[in-house]
This record gives sequence, C-alpha cells and structure tokens, in this order.
Amino acid sequence: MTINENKRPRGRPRGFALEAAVEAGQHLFHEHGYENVSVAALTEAIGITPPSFYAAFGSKAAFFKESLRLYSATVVPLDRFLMPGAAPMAALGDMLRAAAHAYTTSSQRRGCLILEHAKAGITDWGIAAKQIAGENRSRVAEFLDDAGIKAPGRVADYVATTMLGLSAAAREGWDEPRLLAVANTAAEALLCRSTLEE
Amino acid sequence: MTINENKRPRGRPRGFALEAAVEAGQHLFHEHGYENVSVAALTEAIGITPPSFYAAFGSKAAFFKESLRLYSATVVPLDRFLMPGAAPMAALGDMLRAAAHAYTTSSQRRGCLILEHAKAGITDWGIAAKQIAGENRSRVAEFLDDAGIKAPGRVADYVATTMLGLSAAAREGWDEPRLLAVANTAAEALLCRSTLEE
DNA sequence: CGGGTTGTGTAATGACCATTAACGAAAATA
DNA sequence: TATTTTCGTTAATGGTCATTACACAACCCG
Repeated sequence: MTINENKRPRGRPRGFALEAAVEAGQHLFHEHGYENVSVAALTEAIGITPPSFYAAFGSKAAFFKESLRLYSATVVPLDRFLMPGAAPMAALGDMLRAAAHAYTTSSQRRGCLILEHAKAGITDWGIAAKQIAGENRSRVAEFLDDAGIKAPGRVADYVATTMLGLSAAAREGWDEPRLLAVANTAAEALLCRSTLEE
Repeated sequence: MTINENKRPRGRPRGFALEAAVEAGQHLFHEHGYENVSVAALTEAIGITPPSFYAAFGSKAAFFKESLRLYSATVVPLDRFLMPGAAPMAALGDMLRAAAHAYTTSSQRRGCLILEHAKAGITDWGIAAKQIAGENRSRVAEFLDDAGIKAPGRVADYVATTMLGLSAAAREGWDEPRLLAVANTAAEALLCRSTLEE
C-alpha cells in the first residue's frame, strides 16, 4: 500500500523498519490492550524515541489502526474457511475450531486482537475495531446467504457471539482443549440446527 | 453482614450511605469499566471527597470488590434458574434468555459487570471478578451433575462461553432482539444435544 | 461543658500519560 | 563541498491519575 517502497526518498533514511515496528506494537496491544500500552512502552519495544514514533505514525491511535490492519491481514484467514461451494455449517465449525486454536497458541496474546478491542465506547480506535469485526460478520452472512441457508444473519450472529465468547474465555486463561471442546459443541449445534430445519 | 448497624458508633457519624455509594460506583464501573472510572468521578457521583472515600473503603480496588459483591448479590439470580429437579437443559436455556435480556435492559451498563472484568491480568480486582465467575460456573456444573447430565463440565463451559459472548456482544451495542435470537439458538442447541446423547 | 474519637474538606504529593519544540546529525542532490 | 531534506535525541509541556497530611468539624461519654 505504501508508495515508493523501493525508491529512495530525499533526506535521511528512517532508522527502523515500519512493518517490524507495527508488528511489535501489535504484540504489545494484543497482550495488554490498547489502554494499558503506553507510548513509552511502544517506543522502547521498537527501539526508537517518541518523536520518531510520532513522525512515522502520527499518533498512538493511528499506530493501533496499523496494528489492526496488519493483524487482520496476517492472522485472521477468513477466506480460508468461507470458500464458495463448501458445506456451510461444516465450514463454520472448522472456523470455530481454528479460532479456539489461534486464541490460545501464544500464552501471551490470548484471544482476538480485534474482538477484544471492539467494545470500547466512542474512541476512534474502538470504532475501527468494531468496523473490522462487522465487516467480517457481513462476509460470514454473505457466505451463508450464497449457500442458501435460511436465516443467514441469525446464524452469523450465533457464530459471531461464539467467537466473542471464545476470545473472552481465552483471555480468562482457558487452555486449548477446553476451548476446543466448546468450539466442537457449537459446531455440532450448527449441524444439528441445519438438520432440523431442512 | 455489617455488625452494629443500628448501634451508633463513637465519633462523628458518616455523612453518606455506604450501600448507596457502592451502588453508584457499581453503575459507573459497569458503564465505563474499572480502568476508565477515576476516583474523582466516583467521589463526585457519590457526593463526597477523596479522603472520605478512602476512609470508608480503603482503596479503589477494595471499593470495586464491594461493587462486585453487591452486583452478584442483587443482579445475578443464578438460583432462580438452577432449581433442583427442573429440566436441566431448559433451565439453562431460560438462563441464557434472561442474560440476553438483562445485558441490554440499561442502555448504559450493557453486558455483565463480572464477566467484563474477568479478563484483566493479575490485578487484584480482575482476580476477584474471575473468582466470582468461576464460582458461578461451578454451580452450573454441579447443577448439571446433580441432574445426571453426562459431561457437566463440558456443557457448563459451553454455557459460560455463550454468556461471555452475549455480554461482549451487548457491550458492542447489539440490541435485545438480536441477543435473544442468539440465546434461543444456543438454547435449542442444548436441547438438540441432550436429545442426541440420550 | 470538655476530652476522646471519628468523619470531612482543602490542598498537595509524586508518578505517569500522550504529545511536541528545539536542536544536532545523517544522507541525498547539486 | 554546499544545500536541502528528513531523522533522532533531549527535555519539556500540561494533564490526569490514585492516594494522603493536615486542620477542622461533628458526635459520644463524662
């Protein structure tokens, strides 16, 4: 997205890598939450000083949005599960199981960075997280609609709530087997429901 | 619980009601979250000054624990649903529907005060919330065990995750019908599951 | 009325917060 | 080499945070 990534600009070149900085920030935000990460902690983790941070990213909130973007681009592989033509309910079950796994792989950074920041009030960073979460749910609903499911919004909401629950439980410290069992229960429920309705 | 509620103590009497103060704090904590409520905001809402606050409650964290205690004693009616002899899965479904309603009744104070604070790290107030949440889950599991359900822990975890999801969705701004639909879906899943297993 | 005891108010404490002004340093172009 | 452009560092900004000395006020018991 950044233009002229290879062409050297005029003045003194930046002394650190943007992408690596965003990744370090993403990790800090994921572990402690936006409000519990100070700019001082960010700059120390990146290895720069506050003015360099502000010159490169503008503000803490803007930097967080970059972290969100990187996270949803690299960590959340929605399209891997929502492939057209796949058995819809089985696909959602796979997605839930993958979430249970992903939310517990790192003992720090539990849960979903996006979902855990999507409940803040009217802060711009909370709104950004809410928007990404909403987009992902729309994609699930559209996938279900294309697959001919009867109440796609209702099922998408159920899946979304389950993912919110899995993320919160992971944040509480539940381990992977426990979360996986919940995901399996929810997945069976989806199959059960579709069986009853058709 | 407080001893000598009627007997006048020795010195100058307190100029405000303890219980009302805790309730005001509970409302603020519920709306904005522990970290976003300053002692200044608390004392202003109560109508006292910081020294009175600290003399009465000791610290912000201790005051929050009082708010948690009051909340779980007055708002969360677990025993209303976990009555021995009731149809277990139907009871859990009623509990989920009641949660969906309770989490959206006040446009401020969305979600569950306990669950929304049970993900903090190693802070003492987060640990207190986690403990109450864990106790409530144990009561659900025990109820299921007494009712002869096969995997009580697994079902209790599913219900707990669903409640976490409902609370988080309420915090995101979902309205009551939307949450109720999710609760109904999860309730049907419980019935469906028990039907399949027996 | 007066000493003991306890609550309340004013005002301050030190710590941390996000953000930035000013200045020196480094690399590109000319 | 001279100039331009951008970067990095030091140090400070004003703000908010939870918590507390200190002095005064209100009540009980004698």
